[in-house]
Amino acid sequence: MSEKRPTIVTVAEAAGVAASTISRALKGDKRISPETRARIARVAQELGYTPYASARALSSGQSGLVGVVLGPGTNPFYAELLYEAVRQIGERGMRLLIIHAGPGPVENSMADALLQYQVDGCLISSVDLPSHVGAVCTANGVPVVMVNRVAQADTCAVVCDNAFGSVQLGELLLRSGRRRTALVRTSAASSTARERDAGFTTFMQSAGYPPSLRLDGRSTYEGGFEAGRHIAALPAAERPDSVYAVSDIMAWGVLDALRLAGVRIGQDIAVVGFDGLPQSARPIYDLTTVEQPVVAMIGRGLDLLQARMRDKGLPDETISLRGRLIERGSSGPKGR
Amino acid sequence: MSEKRPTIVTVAEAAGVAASTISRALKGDKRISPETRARIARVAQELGYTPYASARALSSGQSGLVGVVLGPGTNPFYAELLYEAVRQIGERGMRLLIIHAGPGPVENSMADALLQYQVDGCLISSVDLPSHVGAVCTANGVPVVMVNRVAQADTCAVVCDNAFGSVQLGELLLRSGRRRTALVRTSAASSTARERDAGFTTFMQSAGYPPSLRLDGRSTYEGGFEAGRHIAALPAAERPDSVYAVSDIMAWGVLDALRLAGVRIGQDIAVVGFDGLPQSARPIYDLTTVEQPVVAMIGRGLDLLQARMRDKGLPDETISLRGRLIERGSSGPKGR
DNA sequence: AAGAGCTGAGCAAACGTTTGCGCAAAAGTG
DNA sequence: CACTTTTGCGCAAACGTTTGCTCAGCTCTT
Repeated sequence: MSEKRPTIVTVAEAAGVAASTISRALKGDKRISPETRARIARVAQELGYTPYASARALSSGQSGLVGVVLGPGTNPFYAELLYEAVRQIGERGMRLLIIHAGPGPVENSMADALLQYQVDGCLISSVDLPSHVGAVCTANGVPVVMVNRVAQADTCAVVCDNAFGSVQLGELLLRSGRRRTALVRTSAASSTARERDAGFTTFMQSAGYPPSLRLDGRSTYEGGFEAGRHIAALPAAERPDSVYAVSDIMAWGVLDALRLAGVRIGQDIAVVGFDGLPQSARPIYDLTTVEQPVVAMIGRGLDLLQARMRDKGLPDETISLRGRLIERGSSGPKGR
Repeated sequence: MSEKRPTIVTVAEAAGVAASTISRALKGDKRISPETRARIARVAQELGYTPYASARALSSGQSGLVGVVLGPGTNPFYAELLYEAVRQIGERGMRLLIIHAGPGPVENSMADALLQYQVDGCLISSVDLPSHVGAVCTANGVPVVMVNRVAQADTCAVVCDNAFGSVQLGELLLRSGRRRTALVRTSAASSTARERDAGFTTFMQSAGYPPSLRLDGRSTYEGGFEAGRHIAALPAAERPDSVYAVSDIMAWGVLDALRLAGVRIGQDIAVVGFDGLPQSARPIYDLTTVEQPVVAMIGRGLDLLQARMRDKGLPDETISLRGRLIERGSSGPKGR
């Protein structure tokens, strides 16, 4: 059977120093001499010592945990975000505590988790009512960063420049000769969808070709599919020559519905999306889209978070990152 | 500014009892009288008291955390598993600590996380080398349950009966008159894929119609797509009349490749998969598949885990659950 | 050569909860 | 009525780290 797991005093005795010295040496305090530090590192290594996070958290008030609230939807974009967050949080020597994810609303127990585990910071990327969450966090001095969501009252945020991306897509459509554009939007109240909607509409209007059709649906594949069916069913004269779906997942639905109806993508009609999910590169979709800089978004988000862990009272900040236009076959032969 | 967060002694003083009484009352110790318990509950509620998880963990050795190791792939099945795990772990009053997820191998820092945060139990659903992980856990007395993976040396496991599901699919294919079957497998060394492969092959052989073709690829959409292209490129005489892809995600690839090549699904060729992901129900796929009982798998997995948290030294156990055959259009007109 | 500043490390008090043990008072037993 | 059992709760010692002080021995200054 395994011996008792070594604690800091086990190491201290083995190294012939005080526990406090171990603690300081292991976190790089300059007051400890290089020789002592090296010896301690060696002894700790030999003993297989690793600190108890609970003791550390209790004593220092820092848990090393980042709470993550994910959206309720099944949008694979959240999976991207999560995977990247796991990776980067690990790289920064912290761990990730899932507060909520998957279908269903954010529950109240969420607030408990934040408090109980003394989460050092919180990354939120949920659509619905993050206001309450934000309130709980700020009330307890937990820094919050919204990712892919516009800042609520007093929180930081990292967003993709949805308006800019929408303009890029609009320009691409116009350049390839499209003039009658349908906008597939979502009825969900997410800031992301609203900004894409508004950015595109404004641009197209100012260019003289306002969207000729607007369709609302749930922010899912199925929502897009419905919209696509509707478009396919229109008489040829009324049918738009291009579709902007405000998310890749909706664009997939549009594409599949159109194809099932025999509409030729890229020829009869151009389809573009927004998110840049890997699945959009599949030959079957070959979707023109704007790629959200997920790596950078998480990275800057954690930067903001860590800065505020060190120094609370830093002013709120919103970082806007531009996505990359990826032109593929769904918008027709390469423009220009 | 917010007052100091209440601790157990804050509550104790407010209720006029000892801290130990608070502790016991809040976890339902029968030695505390109903009246006292009610009063304490009320006071705690008023003060907005919630215990510090770190203090609790330090004192009791129980963190209330379940570690989850997810597979490296981008298979949406892992997302299903994760969402369900988050839900059920929350329901059982625990929290979920992500040890690893997403692409890339399980790193060594994982073991540290297990120890540092004193994870009470661990749910593993990763393909590659979970052996090391298992070893670390058992060496430190942390119960482990493998989900959707066959038990390694001394761990519990919850699996879907892959052989049975494969037989169900084989019977369906035979019933609808298919005789020349292709098996799209994966070169990955996952037990799941192996069992499905073996189960299907054995059944078809004993029925007198062994698979006429075997294709290996990565366990991804792209792997399936490659296989589908290969099949579509075969001269008509050699082409199989049905395909069993050992996962839904691979089946999607097969379907898309075949469709792009002009092959009519369900008529020229039947395609079936395994996993029962929601996406397989989309009209564009309409995939016949075997649905893994995700809810039950996580549920039974947590049962096993919690039983072993209470009583270590319980013998290892493997639970096999049967999936549900979902017949859809991809396998042709509904069989009798 | 004596005082001041540095360097490197130890002491001990937190941090908030759990839990074994102890001990009154109330209830049951003879 | 004297005794034992039960009920209900308090005491205080852990649990493993961090961190503000303290302090001895140096190295510089003057």
